[in-house]
Amino acid sequence: MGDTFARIYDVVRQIPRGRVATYGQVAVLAGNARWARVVGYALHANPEPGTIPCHRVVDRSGRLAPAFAFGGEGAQRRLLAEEGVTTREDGTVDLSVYLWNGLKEGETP
DNA sequence: TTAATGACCTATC
DNA sequence: CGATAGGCCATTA
Repeated sequence: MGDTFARIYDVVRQIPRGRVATYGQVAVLAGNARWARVVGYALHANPEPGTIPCHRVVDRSGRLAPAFAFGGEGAQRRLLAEEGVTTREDGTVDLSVYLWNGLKEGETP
C-alpha cells in the first residue's frame, strides 16, 4: 500500500489519551483535507489493535463509529470512558470539550 | 482500465 | 432535527 495509510496511522497514533479527533481533522493533519473518507476506510481496512487508537476517532458531530466496526455496540463507548471521555445517551461525545487540539500530550501553544 | 465502494464532509430543503 | 444531494479520494474487484 502507499504511504497514505501510514500517514493516517501516524496521525491517529498521536491522538493523546482522553482526547478525540474527527476524520476530517485527521485528514488535514495527515496532509490532505479531502481524505476524511479515506481515513475511515483506512481505519476499517487495517485497524491494528494496540497500535492504532481508532476508538479516539469520531465523525464531525461527535458521533461514534457504527457498532459493527468494533464488534460490539458499546465497545468504543467503553474504551473512551476508560480514558475519561464521557459519551452522551445518543452515543456522541462533546467535541467542545474532548476535541484534540492537534498537539501532543503535555505540549502547549 | 473502468466502475463501484465507504468508520466522511458540506450545503440545502 | 432529519433527509437529500453532490463532491472527494484511495482501495478493490
